[in-house]
Amino acid sequence: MSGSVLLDIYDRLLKRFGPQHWWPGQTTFEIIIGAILTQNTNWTNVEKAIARLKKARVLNPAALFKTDAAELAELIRPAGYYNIKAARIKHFLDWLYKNHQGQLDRLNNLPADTLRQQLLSVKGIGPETADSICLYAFEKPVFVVDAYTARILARHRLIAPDDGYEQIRLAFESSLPRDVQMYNEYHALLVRLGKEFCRPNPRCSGCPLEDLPHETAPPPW
DNA sequence: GACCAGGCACATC
DNA sequence: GATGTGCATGGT
Repeated sequence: MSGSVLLDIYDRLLKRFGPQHWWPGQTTFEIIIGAILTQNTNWTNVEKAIARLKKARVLNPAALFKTDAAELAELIRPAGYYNIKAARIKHFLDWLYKNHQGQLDRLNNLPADTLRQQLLSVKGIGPETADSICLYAFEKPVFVVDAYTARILARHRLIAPDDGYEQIRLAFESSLPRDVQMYNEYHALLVRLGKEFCRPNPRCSGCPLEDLPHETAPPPW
């Protein structure tokens, strides 16, 4: 794919929606936990769960490491899938303490590729969650692909319908400058666009990409 | 009441 | 290797 079309789309989205100020979290650890909690989940539900963790004063590695899974599950209940997500957070913390003495700083010192591979080895952290942590928690130049990204690009025939996560990620990383701030903003803008116009049942009227070639057919994309 | 949400692991074919 | 399913709350 030529990079110019991806740059054109980025310019349109930024002009239309403005900066999105992602990630909506204050600390590295909060961003990591948010990345796990938001798996297939509306962000407003994640906010409720984060607020409960803060109120319980456990939104830090040492405190959560000591919190048992059942108690953690109850705290994050509003985010949905709470039993699974509690286990995933526990897997991450077990890994962090076993391999990095519980120090997030040590992760920050790893090269992006190494950090990504290590995160992917944690059960419950898949490609999107790993990349979100790399980009938004540790400011590594890794492009985050999510369901909206794939749907938007497929609808505009910029990727094949059966392209996988890695293919889509590399499409962005190979044709855009390796720029953390741009990757940050671009992904956030694609989510914004997706929420407003590119749900499974699209509402193309008024979409900033409406004049580009696109499918209007319903699912799968 | 139906649809949808900033995925992932696992079973089955 | 592709495809299907469970996980769950809460907003529109």
